[in-house]
Amino acid sequence: MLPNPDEKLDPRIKRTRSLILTSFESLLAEKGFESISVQDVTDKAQVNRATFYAHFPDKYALLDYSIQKMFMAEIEKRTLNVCSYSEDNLRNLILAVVEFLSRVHTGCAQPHQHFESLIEGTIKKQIFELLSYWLRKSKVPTEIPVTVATWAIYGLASHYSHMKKRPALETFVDEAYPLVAVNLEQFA
Amino acid sequence: MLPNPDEKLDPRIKRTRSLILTSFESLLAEKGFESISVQDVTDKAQVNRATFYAHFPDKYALLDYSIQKMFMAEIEKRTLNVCSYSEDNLRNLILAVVEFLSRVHTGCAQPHQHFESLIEGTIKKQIFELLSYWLRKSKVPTEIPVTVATWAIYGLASHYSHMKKRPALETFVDEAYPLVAVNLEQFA
DNA sequence: TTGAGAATGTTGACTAAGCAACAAAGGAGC
DNA sequence: GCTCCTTTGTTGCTTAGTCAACATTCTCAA
Repeated sequence: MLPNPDEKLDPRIKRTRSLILTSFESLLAEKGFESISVQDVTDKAQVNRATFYAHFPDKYALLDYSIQKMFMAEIEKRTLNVCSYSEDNLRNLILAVVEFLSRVHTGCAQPHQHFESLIEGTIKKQIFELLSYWLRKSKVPTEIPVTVATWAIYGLASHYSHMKKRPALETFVDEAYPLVAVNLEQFA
Repeated sequence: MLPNPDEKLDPRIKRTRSLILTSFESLLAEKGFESISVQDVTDKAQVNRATFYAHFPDKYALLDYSIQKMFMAEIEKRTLNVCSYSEDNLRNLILAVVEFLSRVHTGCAQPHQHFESLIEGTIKKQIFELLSYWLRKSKVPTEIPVTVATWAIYGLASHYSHMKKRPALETFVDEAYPLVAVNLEQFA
């Protein structure tokens, strides 16, 4: 997809960001996002508090960045970032989103509604960009169908991860993805 | 013993030193000391080569520093750094030196004679300081007996770790430590 | 309601780390 | 001998990180 943004940055920048990120993610596993202070993060990262603010405007920006990185890792693991639209890729994308959301819910000590709405936008933006990239060869604008598909995919994943009695993941996805595919296939 | 020197140093300094140290120790486990270049160390540590020279004159100084840290860890693990002379502590010290030397021999991909002579001085200096500390209450100078004991202890450890068919460690030490104790006990 | 303590951002002066370029010394091969 | 290449230290300039101090907002209990 897009070229990796971690090319030839100053090593100190890469190191500091990764220290902050690691610290944040481990804190997220042990307590709720709201109860994490910038001080907590920098203490554990062994980085000065002022340095944090040189990299992120506030802890919400850090959350964004963190979600972005984690989601992108999920996508890259399945090599969905270097391909084009196909039914199979779409199916895998939905699987990826579901698994990612589930992991966030179990891994982070806070499945609260507010938290989820914080990450929702970030994830949808990534899905939107990925789908646009998949349809980059299209002769006509894809904004509308990609928007529809993006929301549908996120909605499916969110729905699944909140279900009391979940069906098998494969079953669920097999049933759902054709409904999304029908809106996209004509642009591939 | 002496107050830890890692009190309130600039965090960047602590971080850099620890990165260099970790990198060096892992390289030492995979290849011989002589074949490790400063470049190798800084590459793995993700630190600039010039930064290395701001901390250490050369790789021999790094080896010293590394041996010092590792040996001190062995001593602190047994709390031998916060006590005074006793037969039992002496026995434990000998055990510590033997185990340390053995670990260096197995852990470092280079049991060469030259390498051992590089670390010998560093270790003996630590033993000397520790024994002096143990006898700090003595009314008379302890330099001579401590010197004798230091060399004897290191010699025993070196001998043991080079033996073809080693006796049980406990047996060996039980037999050996009285010979050292006899020179020290009168100063305790 | 108020007041004490904690968390947030921000600033400016200082210090460490990065970088590129250099001279010099060593090694391996021809 | 000679070259080519690697490693070693060193240097001056740039950039990132640290620190202490400050004003501001938040929170929560007295």
